[in-house]
Amino acid sequence: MVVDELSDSDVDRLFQALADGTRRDIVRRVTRDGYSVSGLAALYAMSFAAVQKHVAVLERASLVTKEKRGREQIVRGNHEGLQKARRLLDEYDAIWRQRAERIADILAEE
Amino acid sequence: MVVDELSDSDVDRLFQALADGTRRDIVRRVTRDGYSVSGLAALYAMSFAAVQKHVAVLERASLVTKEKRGREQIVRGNHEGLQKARRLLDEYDAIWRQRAERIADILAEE
DNA sequence: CTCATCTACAACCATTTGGTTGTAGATTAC
DNA sequence: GTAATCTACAACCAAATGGTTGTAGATGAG
Repeated sequence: MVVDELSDSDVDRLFQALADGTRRDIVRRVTRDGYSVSGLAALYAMSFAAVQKHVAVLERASLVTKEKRGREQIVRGNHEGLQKARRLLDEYDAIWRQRAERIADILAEE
Repeated sequence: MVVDELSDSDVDRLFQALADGTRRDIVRRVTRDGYSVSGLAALYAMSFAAVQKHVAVLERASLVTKEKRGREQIVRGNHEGLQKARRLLDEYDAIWRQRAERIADILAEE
């Protein structure tokens, strides 16, 4: 059961989204507690629109979800997105371990 | 013993480097086997200089190392860089688990 | 109803990014 | 020594990125 198909550009979006300090900070905050977009905007020395864009980038990367709450939009961390990123890095680690094994085998056979 | 101090821009570089399919492919390949820069360049439908730039991005992100071998430069995967990326994502996961715990506590106390 | 607040989005701008071609310096092959 | 190969790097270009201001539509408060 493959529920985990990430296209190449999905992965691009994921890591791209994580490649900015403000966005990483937003992820940390909204994982602990939900924030409205303007609640977030109040935290950073940049315009509301800039923060809004950052949230949009995180949302497209599935690192965050938005939920309408009256006239506000509550931003929350999305664990799925994070898990996907972690599993991707685990794959690279697996390649590394395969390599280490292969080397160990070569050393063992002589 | 903190050996793991990553500046904010180090983290930017790490995730930025991973946010490109060609670069991720290079990481996979050079983790299995060392490749010269021109050996890598032969694999992709782009110029040598373009691949060279990708390798440079990966090197600055500590995801890859280069070792001079005659007139060639052998590119190899750097496990440290990968581990740092993985640990970073683990931190976000830890925040998530703290939140889950907190919620469980709140539910338990009533 | 009216006003303030929250959000979305367009238009614009400077910088970065991912690609190109071209030039030049080392090293190896003949 | 000369020619071929490998690498580095500069200059250039189009597109994406991270920021801005401004406008407009919903929703809540008085």
